[in-house]
Amino acid sequence: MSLTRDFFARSVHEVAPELIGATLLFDGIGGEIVELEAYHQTDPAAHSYRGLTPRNAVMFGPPGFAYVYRSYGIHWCLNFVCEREGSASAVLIRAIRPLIGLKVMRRRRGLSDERLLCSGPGRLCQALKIDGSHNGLALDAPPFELSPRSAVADIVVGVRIGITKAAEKPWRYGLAGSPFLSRPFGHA
DNA sequence: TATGAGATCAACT
DNA sequence: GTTGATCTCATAC
Repeated sequence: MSLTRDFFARSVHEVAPELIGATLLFDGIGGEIVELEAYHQTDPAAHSYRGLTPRNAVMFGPPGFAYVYRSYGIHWCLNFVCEREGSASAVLIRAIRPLIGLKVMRRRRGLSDERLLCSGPGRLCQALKIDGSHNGLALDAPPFELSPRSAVADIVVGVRIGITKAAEKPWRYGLAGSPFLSRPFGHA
């Protein structure tokens, strides 16, 4: 059982909270998604806001694909494209709870602290070894493997991180109380 | 604990 | 030339 393209062919704001608690594996390595953020084309903070460019082209394509981009020149960030073709919306995967391939992830990251392996978009991609060459890959086929969460998740909502435009929008979602969040959520 | 620089690339002004 | 959906390491309180 895995998440299909239909799952992603809905509003990002519907899809995003449902992905909390889902399992993300890349090349057999990964864990449970505990934090992500939603970006919509009408959102000034979204890469797609100003229209199509070679970098963000995947966001303008069909849902259910991976959009990977380079951040601040050195980090890679993983997004899942949502909604229908042309709407250019996506969720940024910000943190997962490492479950499978701990040894490999520790080696790639050069760290022993489990909580720091995947808590942040750049860290996550380093641990899973995701980079620009994976931009545009389908999410319902190897090396990706996505499974829906098995139980109801306790979700917290907050404002997004590291942006200056539309910074007040409460489009950051997280698993309540998880020690693997890139940063804690406020309350309210 | 807290701020600051550096890494380094694509898009924008 | 500057900025950004970032992280790490160094230096300063």
